[in-house]
Amino acid sequence: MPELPEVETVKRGLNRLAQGIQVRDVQVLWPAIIQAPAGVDDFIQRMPGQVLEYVDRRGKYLLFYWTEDLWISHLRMEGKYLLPNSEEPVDKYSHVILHLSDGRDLRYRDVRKFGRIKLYPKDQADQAIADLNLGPEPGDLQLSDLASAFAKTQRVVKACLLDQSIVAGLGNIYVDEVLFAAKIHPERLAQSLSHVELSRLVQAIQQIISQAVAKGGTTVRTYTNALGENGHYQEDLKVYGKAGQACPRCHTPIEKIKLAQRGTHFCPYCQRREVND
DNA sequence: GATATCGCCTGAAGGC
DNA sequence: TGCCTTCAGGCGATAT
Repeated sequence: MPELPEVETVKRGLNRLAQGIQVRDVQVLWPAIIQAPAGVDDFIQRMPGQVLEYVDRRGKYLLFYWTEDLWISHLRMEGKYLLPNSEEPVDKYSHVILHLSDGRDLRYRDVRKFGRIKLYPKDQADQAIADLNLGPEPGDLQLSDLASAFAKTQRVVKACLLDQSIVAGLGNIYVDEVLFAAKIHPERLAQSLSHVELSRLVQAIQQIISQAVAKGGTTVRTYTNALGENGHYQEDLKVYGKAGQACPRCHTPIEKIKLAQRGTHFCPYCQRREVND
């Protein structure tokens, strides 16, 4: 499932493969992918003729800067962008198709139809991005950001790290990995973390996200980047998807519980319920 | 206002 | 083999 490192990899692939593409016409095969403020008809009318200037990223969102408009695109679970030749058959999972002037298509493909694309006129871009209400990127995260957010909530630390308004870009896989690296139990109340634990947490977030970006993200289930290539960070996962296997630090079996409505993996020995400085 | 839960979706996997 | 149920999960909407 695309989290920050996977979305960053998609962004880089699109900038390499799709910068300068011009839209000829548009097909929307599953209207729910296109979300307000633009309706589907408006979307189909506005896109022809537009040229893709570049693609940026904020948290898990892709930002497509077209000549006139901005797309804010979220891949959710399994969304991906592909650039096949227009003659290639369209499979049943391709829901938004831009026919391009160079004979290719830009296709949004999403088995589960969870992803969303929003279109805004460029003069509304800054406000639209601000309205996403995202916290700092991991690379910009300060200990004080977490300390102040955690101090005013009764939630457990796992739920807080999944909250995109506290830190942008983490999803279920990386939150489990980060908490393992920082030796923090996912059910700890966020406000109970010590200064030392917060410091380890910030360090773990930054280190793991930057390593995962360097490896092109994590491929579990069906994620591939815009080139259809796999990421390689799954080889470095320590706890996610490892229930019952030995902890790489202490060999205690990794446990799996349900927390914040997510499958949650942790080592019950390394990640204690009490403060661990 | 803060927090928890539901619904969206479909394919894979497991049980019978 | 075939049918049914459960699971995976990000986020907006809705409920508490």
